[in-house]
Amino acid sequence: MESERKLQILDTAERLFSERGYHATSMRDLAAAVALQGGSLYSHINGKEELLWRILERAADEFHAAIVPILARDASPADKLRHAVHAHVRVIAGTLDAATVYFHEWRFLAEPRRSTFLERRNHYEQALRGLVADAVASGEFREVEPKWATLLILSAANWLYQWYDPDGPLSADDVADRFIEMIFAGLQPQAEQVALSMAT
Amino acid sequence: MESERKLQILDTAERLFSERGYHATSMRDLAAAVALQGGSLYSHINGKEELLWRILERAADEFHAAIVPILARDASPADKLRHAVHAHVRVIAGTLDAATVYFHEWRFLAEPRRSTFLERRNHYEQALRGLVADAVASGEFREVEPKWATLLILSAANWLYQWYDPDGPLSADDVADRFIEMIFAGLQPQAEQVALSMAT
DNA sequence: CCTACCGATCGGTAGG
DNA sequence: CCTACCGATCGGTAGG
Repeated sequence: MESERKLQILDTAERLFSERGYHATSMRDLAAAVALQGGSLYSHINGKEELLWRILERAADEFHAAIVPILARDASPADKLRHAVHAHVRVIAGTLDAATVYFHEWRFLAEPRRSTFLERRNHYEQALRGLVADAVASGEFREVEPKWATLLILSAANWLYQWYDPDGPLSADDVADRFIEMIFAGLQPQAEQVALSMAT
Repeated sequence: MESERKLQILDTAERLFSERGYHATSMRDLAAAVALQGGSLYSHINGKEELLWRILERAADEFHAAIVPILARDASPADKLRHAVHAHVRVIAGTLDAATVYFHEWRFLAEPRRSTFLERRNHYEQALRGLVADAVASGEFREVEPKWATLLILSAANWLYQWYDPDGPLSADDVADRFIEMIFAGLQPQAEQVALSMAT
């Protein structure tokens, strides 16, 4: 059971950690932002690092939940990958504060949480790499190294948190479309590139 | 005139800011790492934020110095871009601590330094975008939007600081080769893709 | 949920 | 470059 107050504190901490960074945000900054006295926070939470941990868990849950149904679909590997990358970008753009903390502030977790976080993130990336490897095996992609192709895709997608403006002209899907079009074009088998070019 | 001691302090701060973050590094951590007492730092430097500023200036200088001679070369836009991206990746991989601070910690600059930093970084990115636009204009690239193609390239390259291991099997140039090959393949005009495919 | 407090530590300075 | 110190602030707790 998560009380409303607890969620408000978590959401506010997420925003402050994203804007100012974990260490640059004091518990009194946070308390003031939810109209409490400093000490009163501790009747709702156990400590600062627990806040960070819960924010990171929540973000990891979002990424995971976004791609699981796609992995289970009955579709070609490249199609699944396309949808998974779309979903990944949508999570980043849709939860910018959480994504910023996710990519920026996890370093400040103490062990063993830090290791747990990294294992989970690694597991997620392996799922995407599996799709890339399958797309190569099925002939949808040319013979690229799945490791580097996956890293290219994730690098481009993850950098979003540094520049994406939800109030800008492009939706998250628009951005994802552009990136995926350019990256996937570079991964097509040569024959398919010709076929695509002739078809349009 | 930069004294040896000053440089040692700057280098050490760069490493600590990279490893722990700006706010999580105390001036006494830094002093201990250069075998001084806390207060003694201030006979060499003026304050903590000035350290951050000088580290960021140094990093910006490296990026700038790496591409200026390439921009001035007599070569095609796509060739210049290829070399510029290589140089960019080499700077990141060769100065990982500085790059981490450059991409991570600049947010903690106070104004007006923060704005100065962002203007300078923007100016650098415009230079690369110019090369992409020229490559489209010359027909070396297909009709992509220079803004998004440049962002794709920089996103992939900049993410390096998150994962690159200098002790790993791949040199910075190896990594750059792989990324550039995949990205550039997606930017070729269709006719050229066929030609490339036939030539090999 | 507040008041009042804890010891520790922060960046920085004075004086030598 | 050190010692000794400054006021401010840190995360967290006790008692109500």
